[in-house]
Amino acid sequence: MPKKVDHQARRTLIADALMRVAAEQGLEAVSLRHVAAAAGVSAGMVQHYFRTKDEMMAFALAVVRDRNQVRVTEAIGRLGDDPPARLLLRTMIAALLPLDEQSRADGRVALAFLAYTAVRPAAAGELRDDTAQMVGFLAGLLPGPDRAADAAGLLALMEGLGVYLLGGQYTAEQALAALDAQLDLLFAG
Amino acid sequence: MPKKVDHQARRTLIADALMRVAAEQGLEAVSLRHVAAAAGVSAGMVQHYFRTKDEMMAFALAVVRDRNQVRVTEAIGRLGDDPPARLLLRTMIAALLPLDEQSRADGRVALAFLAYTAVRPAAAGELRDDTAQMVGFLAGLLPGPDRAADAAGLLALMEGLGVYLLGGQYTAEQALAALDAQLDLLFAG
DNA sequence: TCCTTTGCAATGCAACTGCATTGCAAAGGA
DNA sequence: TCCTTTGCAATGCAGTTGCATTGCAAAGGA
Repeated sequence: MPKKVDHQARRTLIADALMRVAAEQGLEAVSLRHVAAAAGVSAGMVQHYFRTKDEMMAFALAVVRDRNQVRVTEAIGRLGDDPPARLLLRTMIAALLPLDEQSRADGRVALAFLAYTAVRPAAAGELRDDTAQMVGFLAGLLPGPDRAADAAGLLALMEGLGVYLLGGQYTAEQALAALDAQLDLLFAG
Repeated sequence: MPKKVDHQARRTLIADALMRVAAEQGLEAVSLRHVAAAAGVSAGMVQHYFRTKDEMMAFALAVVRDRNQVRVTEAIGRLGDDPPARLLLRTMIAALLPLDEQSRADGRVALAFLAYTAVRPAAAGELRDDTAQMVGFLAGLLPGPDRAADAAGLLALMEGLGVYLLGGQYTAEQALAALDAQLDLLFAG
């Protein structure tokens, strides 16, 4: 077995380049040659690691999901043991909002993929799972009689805040104020 | 002055075709020839009415905004005079959710434009105005001490519900349940 | 040592892109 | 009647796209 190369590493290297291109110029600017140039490799190498463009896109989508997963996990980890429910909720949701430049870039890519999957339902399955899982988790932390609907609403609020943050409609302060107001409402009883 | 033709009508005809293409295959499938074919006209004619593709995109974006504006106005119009605030809010927001097939198609286009403008900040100005106007209007209808933040949150919730409806994460029933639960919270006091 | 497997670069190709250009028919005004 | 303006179709062009193909160097196992 010749020339051992870390396949996974190469693929993530390329996917990172893809995300840089997509964050700056949108998914429609993502082409084999463009991504290759951004990654500083040859177009042939991209083809070597992804047989088709769709395969590359799917991999990049998985990376986006992964990053969000990591963000949430780390944010929770930074809290001590047994944090109060409200703080835990705020931390998780804030971790998913595009508040700094890095998460804004990721958010732009995620938004592009949302539009992308809205037209290719085949690729949307995993996003659906993520959402359902989050709703379930949030519901477990909420008080009140209407946990399921409240949790679905809270997650939708997060998504909307993210969209408006990316679009420049809301500032970070506005978004966080809206989040806190929402938590005030949910924990009022 | 020869051959009188309704310019505006031709342009909306073409923009409608563009939206059909974008709703089915995404904005990246929108090309002069593709749109022309969908409109049943020649590519030359599209060029005649839109000097550049960007001009055509801008026009289509304006059509999307317009349709939403009309939806809200009509929904409000269907209510009698002086409807209670909560009903008015629910009606307005529900009118903006992609609940039937037509508004789903429009929603897919709108979502594509959100991603599009997130990368081309120049084209996002009007969207920003729309949002600000909506927040102001919603705030005027809400009770409670935190109207601005509550209104921003409510609008974000609407946007997020829209995104999840398009992505198949939420059913229409779930989305409406979340909306009603939110209104329950806001009008609890 | 040979030889197979792998990693990668280069090239080619047909299809497509946005846009400029050209040509022409029809509709009026002069 | 002529002639200018307009609406539109057709063609051409340079650039880009995804992908297939080809060639070759390096790395090990036999």
